[in-house]
Amino acid sequence: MSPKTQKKTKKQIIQEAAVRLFRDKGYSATSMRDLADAVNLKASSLYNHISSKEEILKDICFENAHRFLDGMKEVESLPGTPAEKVEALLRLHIRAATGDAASVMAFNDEWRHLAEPLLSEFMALRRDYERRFMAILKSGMQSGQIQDMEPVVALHTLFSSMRWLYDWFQPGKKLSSEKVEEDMVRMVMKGLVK
Amino acid sequence: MSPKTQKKTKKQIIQEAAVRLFRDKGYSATSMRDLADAVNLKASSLYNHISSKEEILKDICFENAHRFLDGMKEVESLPGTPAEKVEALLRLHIRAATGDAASVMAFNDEWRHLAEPLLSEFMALRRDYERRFMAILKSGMQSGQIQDMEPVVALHTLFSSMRWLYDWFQPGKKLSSEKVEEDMVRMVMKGLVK
DNA sequence: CCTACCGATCGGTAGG
DNA sequence: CCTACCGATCGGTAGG
Repeated sequence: MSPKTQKKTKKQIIQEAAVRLFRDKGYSATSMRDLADAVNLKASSLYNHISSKEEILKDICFENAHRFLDGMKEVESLPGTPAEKVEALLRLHIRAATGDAASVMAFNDEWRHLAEPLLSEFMALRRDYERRFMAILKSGMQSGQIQDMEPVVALHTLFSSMRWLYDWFQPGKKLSSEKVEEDMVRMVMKGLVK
Repeated sequence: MSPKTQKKTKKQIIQEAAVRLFRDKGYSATSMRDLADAVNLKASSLYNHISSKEEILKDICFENAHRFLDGMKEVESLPGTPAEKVEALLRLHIRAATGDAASVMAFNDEWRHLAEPLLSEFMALRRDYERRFMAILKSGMQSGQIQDMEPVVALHTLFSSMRWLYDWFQPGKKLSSEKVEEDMVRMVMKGLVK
């Protein structure tokens, strides 16, 4: 182990290359040969580090699911109005999308390629997260702080609104992630028109 | 030709089945055998109606690109403030996504599988549309009607916010498309909080 | 519209 | 970590 930086395992290197390929070409269109080329191995050698193509996708999907669920737990335990909680979660989503774009994109767009029983397990985590997010929205509507509308419409519109970040945003290039975060939070919370 | 309904050509039937499969499994994961099964043909027989898998994707992508460009042209020619034009375009996007979900999804998510030179041609149309949409946003910012922010952030957040509709919305099931449209327009234009 | 088939490529294994 | 290879499946063609 290097004193300065944690040494990456070959498995981590493979996962990071996979995540980039999944973003660029999609999970199905990425072959194990593509992945092997990206890490200078032969396809068969990948299997010394990972057990299958699906395992890589599974790891991406579940790591991100737990990242968001951990964030939710923290927000729930904090004091604050529903609108403040929604803003905190919004910032969590934005930071994940700008800071770890490829991974969050694979998590968002490629989970449907999971096979059972992983697919059901993943969808259960997702539903749990959505249910808890919606509970916050509903309580904000009841207290009159959040606009009265279909909670499910608010939830999905909010989630969706960040989905351009990971196939567009290039950190440090022209726009800072701080400026993007501030503009997006303002637009989602206060709207496009004055 | 039937007197009541325009008879669908086999090509149209194939395209509609393809669009549904691309939505459910993605373009890459959809095989010509899958598509053949969906229309009760053998894979080889598809080629009497279409020339390649990519041709189907090309038709979806370019039909939708022109649909949105036609809408843009109409909105540009209409009188109205920038905010009113943005709202009209927003409604165009929402109606396309709820009314023709599978096609709009393929258009939005699968175009990257086009090969050159189609890919560049498609991206040029997309860039033209985005440029014209951004011009409306900018003029609204200059007149003070639209919140001052990075136009590119506003543009992409707005586009993105509708992307859940086509993998979620089921017309007539619980939520009407009219209610969804009203809630979404209000949320995007006026924000989540009161 | 089908049967029969093409070469290429897929994810993955055997064996060293 | 490689070479060699597996059966399955891919998009697509030939020929009728």
